[in-house]
Amino acid sequence: MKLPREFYTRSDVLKVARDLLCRKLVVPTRSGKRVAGIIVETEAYRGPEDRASHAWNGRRTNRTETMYGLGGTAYVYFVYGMYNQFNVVTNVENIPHAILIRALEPIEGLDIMRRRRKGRSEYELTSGPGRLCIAMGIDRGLDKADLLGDRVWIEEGLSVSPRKIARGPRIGIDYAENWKDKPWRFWVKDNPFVSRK
DNA sequence: CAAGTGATTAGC
DNA sequence: CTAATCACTTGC
Repeated sequence: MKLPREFYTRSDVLKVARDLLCRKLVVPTRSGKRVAGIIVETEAYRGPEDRASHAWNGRRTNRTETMYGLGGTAYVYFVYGMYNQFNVVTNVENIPHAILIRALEPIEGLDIMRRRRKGRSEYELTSGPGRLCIAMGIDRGLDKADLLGDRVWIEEGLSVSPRKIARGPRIGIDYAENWKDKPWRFWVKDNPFVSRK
C-alpha cells in the first residue's frame, strides 16, 4: 500500500521524518521490475525559518520551487557536481518543508543495485544520500514526481517502535549558524546501513 | 584528508 | 556577467 496523501500533508515535518523510518521506498525499472529499500535515516528541513533549508528566508527560485508544492511530491536536486539527493516534500502547498532520505536498507532488486554500484560492498550500496540515488536510479527527471503516482513512491512497510529511533544533528550544514545543531536527523538505532555511526 | 564536478545562487 | 558555494563520495 502506498502511503496516503494525508501522511505527507501533516504540518509537523519532524514527526513525518520519524514516521518515514522503516517505510519502503520503491522505484520501478523500465522493464517493470522493482528496486526498493527500507528507509533507515532521514533529515527534516523546515523552511523558511530553518537556516539550513534551501528555502530559508523564503528563498523561492527555479530549484526550490518544488519545495513549495503539495506534500507527497519528490524533490530531487543535484549537488557537488556529481550527486543527486532525494527528498520528500511535506505540508500543504506554499509551505516549503522537506525531508532528505539519507540511507536505505536494500530489500528488492539487489542485483540491479549491485550493477549500478559496481565494485561496492553490500553496505555501500545505499548508505548515503548520493549513493542511494545511484542504486535506486533516481535523478532529476524525478523532481516534482507525485509520490502517489507510479514513477516513485513509498509504501507502508513497518511502523517503527519509538524505542528503536535515534536522533542527532544534521550532516553537512556547517553554514547553518544556530540551526546546525538542531537534532533533526533521525535514524534506526543499530542499523548497519545508516550513513554515519 | 582533499580533490572533483557542474548546477545554482548572489552580487555586481 | 562572474565567482563562490554546495543537505557528498571516493581514493589517496
